[in-house]
Amino acid sequence: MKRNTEKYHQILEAAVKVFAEQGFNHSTVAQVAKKAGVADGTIYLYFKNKDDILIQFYHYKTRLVFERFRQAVKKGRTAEQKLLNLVRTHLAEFQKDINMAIVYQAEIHQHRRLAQDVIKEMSKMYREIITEVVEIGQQQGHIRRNLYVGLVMRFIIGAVDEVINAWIHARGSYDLVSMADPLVELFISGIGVADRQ
Amino acid sequence: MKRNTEKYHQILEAAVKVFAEQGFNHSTVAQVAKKAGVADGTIYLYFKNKDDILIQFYHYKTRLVFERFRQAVKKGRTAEQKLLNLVRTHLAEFQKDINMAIVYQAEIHQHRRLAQDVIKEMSKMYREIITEVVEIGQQQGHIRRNLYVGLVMRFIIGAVDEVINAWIHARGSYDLVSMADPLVELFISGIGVADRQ
Amino acid sequence: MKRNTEKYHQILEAAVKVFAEQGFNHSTVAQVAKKAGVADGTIYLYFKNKDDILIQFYHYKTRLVFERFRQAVKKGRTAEQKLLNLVRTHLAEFQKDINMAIVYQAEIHQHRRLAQDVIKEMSKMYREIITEVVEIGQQQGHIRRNLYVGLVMRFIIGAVDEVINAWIHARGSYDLVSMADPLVELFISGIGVADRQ
Amino acid sequence: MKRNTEKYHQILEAAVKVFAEQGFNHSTVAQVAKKAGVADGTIYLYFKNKDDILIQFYHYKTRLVFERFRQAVKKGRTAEQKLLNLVRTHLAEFQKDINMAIVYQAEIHQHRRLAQDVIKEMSKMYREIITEVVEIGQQQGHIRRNLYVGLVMRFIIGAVDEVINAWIHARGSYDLVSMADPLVELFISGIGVADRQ
DNA sequence: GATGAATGAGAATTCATTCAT
DNA sequence: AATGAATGAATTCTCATTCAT
Repeated sequence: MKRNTEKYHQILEAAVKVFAEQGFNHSTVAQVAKKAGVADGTIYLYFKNKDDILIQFYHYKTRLVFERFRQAVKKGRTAEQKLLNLVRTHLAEFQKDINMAIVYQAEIHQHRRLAQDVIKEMSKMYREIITEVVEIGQQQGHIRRNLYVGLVMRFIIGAVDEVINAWIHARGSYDLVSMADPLVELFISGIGVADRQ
Repeated sequence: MKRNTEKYHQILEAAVKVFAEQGFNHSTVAQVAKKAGVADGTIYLYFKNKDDILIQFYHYKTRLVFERFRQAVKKGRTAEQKLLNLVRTHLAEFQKDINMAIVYQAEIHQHRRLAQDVIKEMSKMYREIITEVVEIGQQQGHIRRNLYVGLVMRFIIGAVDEVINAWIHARGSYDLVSMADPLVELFISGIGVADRQ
Repeated sequence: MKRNTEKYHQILEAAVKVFAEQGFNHSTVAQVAKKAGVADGTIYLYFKNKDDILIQFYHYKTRLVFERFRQAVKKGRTAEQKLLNLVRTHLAEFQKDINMAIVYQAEIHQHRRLAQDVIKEMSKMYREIITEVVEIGQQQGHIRRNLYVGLVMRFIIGAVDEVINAWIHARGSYDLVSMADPLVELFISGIGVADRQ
Repeated sequence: MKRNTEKYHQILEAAVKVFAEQGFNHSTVAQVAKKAGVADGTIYLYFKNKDDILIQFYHYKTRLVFERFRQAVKKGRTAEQKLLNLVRTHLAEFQKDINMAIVYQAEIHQHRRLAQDVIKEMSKMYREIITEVVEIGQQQGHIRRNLYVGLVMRFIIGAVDEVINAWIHARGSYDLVSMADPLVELFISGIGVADRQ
């Protein structure tokens, strides 16, 4: 079960393409093998089973992406800048590779065990970042104090996910990253008028 | 292909339970039949095939739920009340039957064609409602004018969906509807301080 | 198991159409019932099972047709006229109803037990007729004496059947009966020159 | 979909036996697999589906047999000798393997598409050969000039087929090839007396 | 390590037949 | 007699996984 070899990544990339095209359930190991240019049996030298391909992909991608998220947040100074960097990076990472986006958003969610993991990990990381952003914002006087961070996190993840989903269903026909700024603006100001109270 | 008979609903209900427990892909028609107390073949008197069960469920539930959404919105006077009624009803409908919630949120999305439909229909209905709410709110002076309704819609749907997902993954262990008010408060005011600019 | 009622014949006719269109094996009892305008279950009041429909059709048709063959033969005076009448009638009967022809020629033959019967009955009747024709012809001095009637019978049945098959496969696009005279001419004179020896 | 491997022929042979015994429709893929000594799934490595087994068999056998027919005809000098060689070879080939004969004569004909093909190919080949035989015979002065080759072909194919069918239904209990000479004699001289005109 | 032929468990679906109404 | 909903046995076909080479 060698990982991080060339063939391992070759299979992973092929798998993402195949899964994105046909959906995980309708993809066969043979199709992945063919796309990767290896024999069917070879898959099993690198992955425990078909599910494991999705799981590996998820962990690999998550690690990669989350690290970038953290760095993006670090670069922001104010809470708003941090949040903006986070959302921009999130959208940019998914815009980079629509197949990856499809598999991440759609295919992984059908996978019971994996979906749990995704939500947990995504939540965990987002919670960390959002917690930090909110705290800093509160210290800097830009973020309200009476917030339930758990809900804020859902609120942000949910909106970002949905924006990505809409973009996927539009087959990536517009610039996803350009949604970041207006979206963050909504997160911060809401849809109400500022002096509404 | 008789619909709206007693047996039709009997099978539909059994299917939702089975799909919620095991996931659509890991459920067999035989299991649904058994749970419904009918013979395997009987399923095919009411549904074209296994997929059709999910499709029928989706259309049936969507029609039902959307009508309730519309009525809830109608009852609100101000934009905020309308929005609140929408979100409360949405969460309440899903809280009522966690199996339905699971199938609706998770299983349907793995179905390529159906997922498209869900997103389209959900978007269409939400767009109608949100457009109305936003317009009324703008007339009443409670909602900002510089908003892109398409994005607002994603923002709201996304957040609500994610809140439901989180509740599902917590196995319905808390009161979902109680999330409605703080969520709407976030939609309207955002996380920023009101006089931030 | 009432036979010779109106509904019995109604079902038989519907069955022949359905079997001719789709083949016996790919036809369903439900299709026959629908075409006959009766309920599925009704079929079983008149026929033991699906096979029995084919069997009944065969016996019914055979009785009918063979009687006509015999009469046609009776009307001929010389052996040649008798043979001509037989072949003309045979081709005419099948030309009358191509669906019947299809079922008789193609569908019945796939039915092991029935095929046996068909061949036996057809042989028996043809043998009777051909024997008669040959004997009369020999008495009249028009038919050779050194003939093996069994083979002559095969020779004639085979050729007639094949001519019908060709016509069926051409979708009845030409006049089948016009084949009778040249065919009988071949039976009598063969393809060789008369004084060849 | 490897063809011409050992296993391919192994399955084909098993299939012919099973189909001959039980008929194509009443045979199951599992039975064929068992008889061939392979797993059910293995069938599908060599054949697209159950139908394809029959189709492959037909094409394989037809190619083989037709080649032999052509060679047999080539060896004859006079038209009569050519015809005799053709019929002898035809009967001999089918006598060699009664299972093959059964499947070829009976099972293939129930298969709509295949039946069409069989008749077309058989006709085409027979037409070629018979056309040649008739032309040569006419040049040599042994075959009449006023013949419609299409009908002569049907006449011969039909008779030969029927002779084979009768033999099959008699379970191969007599020598089929011995029918060739009297049959050809009938083709050439007919049943009439030579000086009848 | 790599292959890919072979496996066989598993599932969807069909449809002849029954039988309560 | 007629109906047609319900049955469930039967069968095809798929495909993840294994293992001899």
